[in-house]
Amino acid sequence: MQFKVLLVDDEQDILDLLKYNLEKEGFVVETASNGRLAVQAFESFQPQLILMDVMMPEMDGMEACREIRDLPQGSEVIIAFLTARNEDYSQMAGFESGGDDYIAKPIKPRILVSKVKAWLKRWEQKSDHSGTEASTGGLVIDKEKYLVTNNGEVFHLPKKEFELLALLVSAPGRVFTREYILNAVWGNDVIVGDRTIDVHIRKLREKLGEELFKTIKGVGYKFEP
Amino acid sequence: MQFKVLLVDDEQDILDLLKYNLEKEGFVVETASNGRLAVQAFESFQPQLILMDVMMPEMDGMEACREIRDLPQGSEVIIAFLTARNEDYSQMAGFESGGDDYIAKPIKPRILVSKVKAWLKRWEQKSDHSGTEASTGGLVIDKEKYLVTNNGEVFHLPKKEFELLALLVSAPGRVFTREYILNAVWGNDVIVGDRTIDVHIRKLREKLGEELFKTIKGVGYKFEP
DNA sequence: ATTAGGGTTAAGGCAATATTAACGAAATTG
DNA sequence: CAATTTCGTTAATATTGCCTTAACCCTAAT
Repeated sequence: MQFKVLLVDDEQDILDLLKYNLEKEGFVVETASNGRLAVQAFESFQPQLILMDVMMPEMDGMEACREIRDLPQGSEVIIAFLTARNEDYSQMAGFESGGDDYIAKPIKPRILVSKVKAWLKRWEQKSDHSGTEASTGGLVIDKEKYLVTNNGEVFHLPKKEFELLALLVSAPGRVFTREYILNAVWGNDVIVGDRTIDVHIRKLREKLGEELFKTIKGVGYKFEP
Repeated sequence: MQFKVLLVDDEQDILDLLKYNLEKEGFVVETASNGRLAVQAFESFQPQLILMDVMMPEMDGMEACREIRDLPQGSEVIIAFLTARNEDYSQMAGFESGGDDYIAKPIKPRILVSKVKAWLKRWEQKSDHSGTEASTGGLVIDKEKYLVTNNGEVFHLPKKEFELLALLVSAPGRVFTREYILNAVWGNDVIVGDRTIDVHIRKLREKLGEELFKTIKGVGYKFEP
């Protein structure tokens, strides 16, 4: 399978560097320098993965992300944001704009390549997708309506619980470290205690099933249907 | 955590200057004067960070970088190149050989120290996101899911056991000394008794098969499918 | 027989996680 | 805009399960 990656950033240097490294690995790469061009490029290029800077002229990454998600085929693509080290990820963390993941700048090519491979592998696995819904096992997550359906039973989860669930379910089986979870759901700058995660996990287990969320001691949590 | 830095340059003056400034900050520093010695020093010293000149006699920095990356543990270390300001080594050439970053000569000690601190901070964070899958024989190690599959049978191993296994499997057939294992799995500063390793080996043998882990008396252990 | 090096087992300590309740802040309601 | 409910977090306490060690065993070499 020939994988296509769309890079979006307003700095030409970064585009060149990333493009070079990804093409060396055999990926087909196209680039765009702002959000508006990214949407156009997405339509014609139809990539499996989009790597996009958050802050850009014309149209920022999150707005572009939303627009792409609204297009036909737009729910299939994996969208990952490039964020500055200390940038606040909490806005995106809700995946409100539809992003799947993020990678922190400065970007090291080796890390990038391995992450890209992981994302594309994930893309291969999620073959069934309809609209804004993501489903795994008997579990359906509707990001638009903030609703979760588990074997027919409908739940309305509070924001944090929902975001935590969405994160874990986005890659079933994958272990998310506590640090990663804090970054993704709460944001880099927010300081909350470790026990906070536990409590939210507790509530998810109560509502959706004790056995779905596995603890890996000293590491983190994972979702497993 | 005691951080170790390996300096590599053919000019003794530079080595002295950098060493002095880094040791003043509490880092453990070793030096090497060419690429070949750098590879050796890496194996015995196991630093978290390597600062390396690009141009050197015997073996240049980029070649040394590639060799180190091929060693077990070689993907964990952060490698930064020292480059002359006007040198034509594009950053990419360095990145291509597996370098993470670079710093331009002439080097100002204060800048250096702050950069080194930033790199080591990054090193602390990256260890949990590295690598995804490695497999040998009927054995598959999935670092992302913290799962080990042996001929179809799936195991969940505790952290230390998992790390020990991952280390041994990273170079099948290679003998790892007890000292090396302690450094790699427990860290350089943690003091644990020798029997601790035995016990963990015991558990691995119990779970995955007695014959997979071979004892080399007076030396250490190796994994062999 | 002695020693060195490793193997084995189980128990205790301890750090990581689970759980519950309670409080303040937001949001919702009357 | 008070009254009420819901949410997010923390504090306090309980519990879990991993790590380590101590104590003892085994084997091979001297």
